[in-house]
Amino acid sequence: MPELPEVEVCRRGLLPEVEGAVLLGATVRTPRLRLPVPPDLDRRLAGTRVAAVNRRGKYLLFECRGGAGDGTLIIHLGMSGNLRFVPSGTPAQRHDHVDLSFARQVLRFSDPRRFGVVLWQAAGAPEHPLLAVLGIEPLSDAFTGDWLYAATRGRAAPVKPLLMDSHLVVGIGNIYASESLFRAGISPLRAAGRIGRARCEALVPAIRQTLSDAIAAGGSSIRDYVHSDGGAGCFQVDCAVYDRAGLPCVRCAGTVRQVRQGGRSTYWCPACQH
DNA sequence: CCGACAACCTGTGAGC
DNA sequence: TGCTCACAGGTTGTCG
Repeated sequence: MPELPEVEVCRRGLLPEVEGAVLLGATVRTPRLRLPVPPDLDRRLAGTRVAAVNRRGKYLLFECRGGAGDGTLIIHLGMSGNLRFVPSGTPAQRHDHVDLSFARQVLRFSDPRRFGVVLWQAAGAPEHPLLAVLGIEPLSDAFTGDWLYAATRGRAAPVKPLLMDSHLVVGIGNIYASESLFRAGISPLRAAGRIGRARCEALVPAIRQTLSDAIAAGGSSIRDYVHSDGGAGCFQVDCAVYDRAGLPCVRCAGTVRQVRQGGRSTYWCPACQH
């Protein structure tokens, strides 16, 4: 899936088409995603106007006003999800699970692995449990070296899987965790609690820069990711270590290595990262 | 509380 | 060609 940059690129692509537009309704073909799609989604959305499209971590939040009542349409793309516009009446393919119908076009949610999520949150209700547990936004001003230093004290877990823990900090997925640590010169195997203050001060901008660069590049596109307008991203070619096991390090004469952490592949250069 | 792991799904590529 | 296996961008729940 989309990590934070891809979701942000998607959001920005959506914005000009969707903001201020009125939703005619929703067609749910597959109610069984990671969580059940609300059976009354069509009734909730019909007649609402999309006042804004926001992002929290990897969740897209469509702020809907009017209709049967204000609320937020929550969409997560999971591992393999995408959103794109198709002309009204376009036949649905195998993994096209939900259509959001506008007057001039349809925004179609497609997700082969069905790890994604489409939910409705009525205005005034307590924050959705999925959102309530989310950690800090890595592109916010609150994400500082001081914060990271304090947040990692006493943590024995390796820093790489910890960076991917959305309860701590949101949006950093498997690709950008490896890339950020390479940029900061920190070994993914190092216990998070044993990273000193100065290196935390270095890691924060490394993460921020990695994510910002990816957003600027238009997001990555490995396999499933598609821009909201159907175009493919292009950050993938710029990966320094991710998916480069056995290849030469871009910075030194060393060789990129691969290891498994928490069931996920990690890539790093043992010569550059300690 | 913390950390490791299985589970949820389908598609793809490698190897036999 | 066709089978099996490992693995893929995420997150939750469970267990020790």
